[in-house]
Parts: sequence; structure tokens; C-alpha cells
Amino acid sequence: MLCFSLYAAHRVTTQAYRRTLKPWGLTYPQYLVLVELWEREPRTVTELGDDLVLDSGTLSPLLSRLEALGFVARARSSEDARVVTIRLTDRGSALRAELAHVPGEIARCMGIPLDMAQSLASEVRAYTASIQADSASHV
Amino acid sequence: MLCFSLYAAHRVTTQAYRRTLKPWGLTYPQYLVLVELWEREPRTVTELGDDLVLDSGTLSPLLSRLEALGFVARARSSEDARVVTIRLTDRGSALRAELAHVPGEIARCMGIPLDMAQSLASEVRAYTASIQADSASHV
DNA sequence: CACGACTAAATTGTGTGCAATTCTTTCTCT
DNA sequence: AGAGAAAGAATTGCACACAATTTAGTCGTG
Repeated sequence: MLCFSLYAAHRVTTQAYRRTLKPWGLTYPQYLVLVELWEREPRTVTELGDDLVLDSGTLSPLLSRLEALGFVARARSSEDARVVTIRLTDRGSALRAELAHVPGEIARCMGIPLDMAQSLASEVRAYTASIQADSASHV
Repeated sequence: MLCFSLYAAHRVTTQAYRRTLKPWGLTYPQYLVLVELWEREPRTVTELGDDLVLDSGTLSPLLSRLEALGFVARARSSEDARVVTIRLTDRGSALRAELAHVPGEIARCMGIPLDMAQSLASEVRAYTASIQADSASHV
């Protein structure tokens, strides 16, 4: 039952993030968006969606919550008015340092050696790629 | 990024189930409940929740949908009126044969050898157990 | 018996995921 | 230039997840 294992693992992991991020009122997907933005900025909704494999139906409301929290700002692009660019606010940039401890905290929660986590991650990614290839053939 | 790998793997897997279960109008969590019931019946809401790691907030509406679909029946226990027992209807039992192909179909989607899937599953379970142990210490 | 602690489900409220649709803007082709 | 196709976000609708609360029923102790 690989599928159920992944399902369960995903939910426990989310719980660990929930506890860690609670003081900031952030969810795991919201945190992922911030991580993307800390890495490179600005980003468009489509770019974020490509990286996180989420569509606008998920991202639009999520981004509007991040905007309401004061961490990002949305603006229509001047070159192409269809595109919305997402930028960090000062508060959003400052959050990077405040949340610098999160990856370590999560690693501690996992309670397994780093190299083991990495090899497991790469196996899971291989699995994802394999099943995704099959998905693609069903389009 | 083990966490993101699991997050992505979980969603791709759910998509494979969505496609496979679509003709029956079932979701992956609903299918899991049916699998539990095919294995042993009747079950209480709490028992299902323990096995699937879901609480009544998720299960109550899910079960009422399965009931509306005509696959299960809910009834208060006569010994203890707090407990709700879940039973398969005839239609729900018949579904077992109709959906017998699902595990094989999903395995085919995964496109990886069975032994590899099993070893990956056991690694993921070990991870889940480890992070869950940490969660428990936070209560 | 009564009262408080406890338990089992259901309900409420918030935040994803995702299919499907809509709206706007841009592109393409003639 | 103008019509139609296509692209980028947003919106709508539905089904989880899960925290928190509510409701109903049971149990233990005095």
C-alpha cells in the first residue's frame, strides 16, 4: 500500500509544519510560496504554479490570503496585462530570517539522518516522475 | 526537500485514483473507507478513523456522501447509542468485485516493479512513524 | 440517584486541491 | 484592421483535512 503510506506521510509532515508555522499564521502551501519568492522575485502566478504544481484555482485565493497577511503584493504586469506579478513586501522579506529555523526544526521532527531523508526524497521523486509519465499519456 | 517530494507524490497518486475511480463517482478517501469495510464489517466511525488517521470532522461528511451514493448504511449502535456503526449495503458489497481491478491499475500507473514499491512504502512508513513519535511528544 | 468527567459523532469554520467556467488580454492569420 | 484561437488569472463548486465546539449518551463516584 504505497499510496496510503504516501498519503499518511504527507499528512504527518503537514502537521509538523502546522505546529512550527502556527505563530505566524501560515500554512504549509503558503510557506512554500514564500520559499519560492525568497529564492527569486518577482514571480508570476503561472511560474509559481509550475514550480509547486498548483493551478490558479489554488493559488489565487492562497495569494490573496498572503496579501491580506501583508507578506506579498500583487500587481498586473505593465507589459502583459494578463500576467500578475507577485512580490514580497518588506514584511515578507523580513520573514525569511524569522523563519530560517524552520527547515532545521522540521528535520529534527523527522528524526532521521539527513542522508537518509535525501535518498528517500530522491526515491519518492523517481516514483512521482514515473507515475506522472503515465498520467501524461492519458491526456 | 523530502516534505515537498511527499506532497507532490501524494497529489500525483491521488490523480491516478481520481481517473480510475471516476466512473463510480468515488474519491480516493471514499475508496479507502470501502477497502476497510470490505476487509471487516461493521466498523464504527472511530475504528475507521484510527485505521485511516482521520477524525470525525472528515469522516462524518464523507460517510454521509457514501450513504447518499447507496454504498453504506449508518446506524446508531443499540448497546451504546453514542456509537455509529457503518455497514456495506448490497450495492457496496458488490462494488468489491467491480473495483477489483483498481490496485492492479494503480500499480500499472506507478510503472515501477512491485518489490520496489513495497520497499519504498516501508521506508515511507518508517519515516511516518519517526515523525509521528515526535508529534506525540508535543502533546 | 445525582453530578461531573468522559466519550463518540456531528457540526462549524478555515484553507487547500482541482475540475470547469468565465473574463480579459494577447496573439495569429488572413 | 478584424475574427478567432489561445493564454493568464480569477471565480465557482465540490470534497477533503483538521482545529474547535457542540450535542448526546455513558460511566464513575459519592
